[in-house]
Amino acid sequence: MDIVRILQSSTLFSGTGGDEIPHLLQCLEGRTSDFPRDYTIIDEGDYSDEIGIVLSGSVHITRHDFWGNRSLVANIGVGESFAEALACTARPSEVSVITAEQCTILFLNVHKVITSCEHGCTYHHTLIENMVRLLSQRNQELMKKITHLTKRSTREKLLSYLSSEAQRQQSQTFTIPFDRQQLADYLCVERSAMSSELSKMQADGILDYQRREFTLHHEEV
Amino acid sequence: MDIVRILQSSTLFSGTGGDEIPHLLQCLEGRTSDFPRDYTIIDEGDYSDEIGIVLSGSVHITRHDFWGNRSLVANIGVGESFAEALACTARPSEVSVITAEQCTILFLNVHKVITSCEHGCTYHHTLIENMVRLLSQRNQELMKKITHLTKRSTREKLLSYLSSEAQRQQSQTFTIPFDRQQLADYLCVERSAMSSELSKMQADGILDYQRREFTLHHEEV
DNA sequence: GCGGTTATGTTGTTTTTACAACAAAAAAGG
DNA sequence: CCTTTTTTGTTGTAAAAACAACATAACCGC
Repeated sequence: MDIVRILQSSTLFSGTGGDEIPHLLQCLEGRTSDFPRDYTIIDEGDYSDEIGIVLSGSVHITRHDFWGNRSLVANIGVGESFAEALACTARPSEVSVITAEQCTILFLNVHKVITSCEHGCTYHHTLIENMVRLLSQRNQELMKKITHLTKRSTREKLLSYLSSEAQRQQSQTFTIPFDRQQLADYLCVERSAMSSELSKMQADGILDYQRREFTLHHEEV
Repeated sequence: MDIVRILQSSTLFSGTGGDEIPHLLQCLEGRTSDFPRDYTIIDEGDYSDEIGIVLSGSVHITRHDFWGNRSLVANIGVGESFAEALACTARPSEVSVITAEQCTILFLNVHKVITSCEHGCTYHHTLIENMVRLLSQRNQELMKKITHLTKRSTREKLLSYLSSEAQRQQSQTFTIPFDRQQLADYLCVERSAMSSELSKMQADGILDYQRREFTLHHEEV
């Protein structure tokens, strides 16, 4: 695992020199941990002042309500980060962070990112600007998620999500990071109704799929 | 209108001295504009590198899809800001910003906020930290909005929204910033179904309401 | 106050979704 | 390879939401 390469492709460290990264990690009190599958890294109500960056594996951001209704807010893959907003606000977490598979996570002290450091790291100001961009991007992603949720029917939600995923992966054929139950939790619909809607959509020639691999045809609305 | 007092209570300027604000405004290329009701300040697809702060009135953040389905993402009141993420990402806007009533808006150049300035403004670093906090807060608000949307039934969505509003306004009795159609657009449900659900909830003794004024009773789930 | 306009509430019908139960297919683990 | 477990798909029924149409109430300009 090439940590430096992963970090250079991350939003937070973009524009920093590869040489500088080990020094920055030290300055930001970086530490890595390994977690097994289905491990709760952050629970609802927890406090944290560390941001997490996924070095291997992937994690899910989830919520649970009184009646055990689970909802999946987001999927975070390699090179992506989580808990930025949590670490910056000193408020209890609204969500849980749970590993979707075996993971290696890098934790960084957010306060060290935000405040200028006394060691005069060259790239410190770059980090702060990146932090602003990172939060802005996360913001727009949440907005996009809201776009899917505001769709009134299961079919529209599926099309909204799948077409945004096709766009993100720059291909009509793409793989989603969710199984059916997780996809239903993500779109806030009922799994079996969604399954049946998917097969109708396939019958209508809108798309093809096989497990996690989907192909959108051009007729989509 | 006491601009300095409004700004001091805003997240972006918190911790800055009142004396310094006029100087900062100049440094950030601040400009104010007045808008009539129902005026589109930012349209979907627009670019902007200015953040807006509401000095009087209020604005709505909205989206429209192909079939004219309107959805209301948020309401922004006096002292609150909008377009932070838009201004920070150089990407086209996912949403529109439309005045809900007659408004005065202060616009600030985001790049001047983020990059250190050559005039050596004392509070410049405070501003950058505030910007990070502001984006984090906006983030958590979007998360809260998602919480409402993930509720499966109209009744649950109403309770989720109304109880969060009661908490925010620190009172069992409170006024919402939406009329019925806007509330339906905000919660992504159908207006008349929502109206009828509200009257059922009133019959069940869960709440009382009269137009925009609601009272939640303690039995709420 | 009066007519026009908009906002809100009500009701019945159609459509969609949630739920439950189960069948089939795939994956996991010896 | 075979068994067990998990995932996915299917179907019928009950519940809920969307829709449409209308009644009533509040608001606005004159």
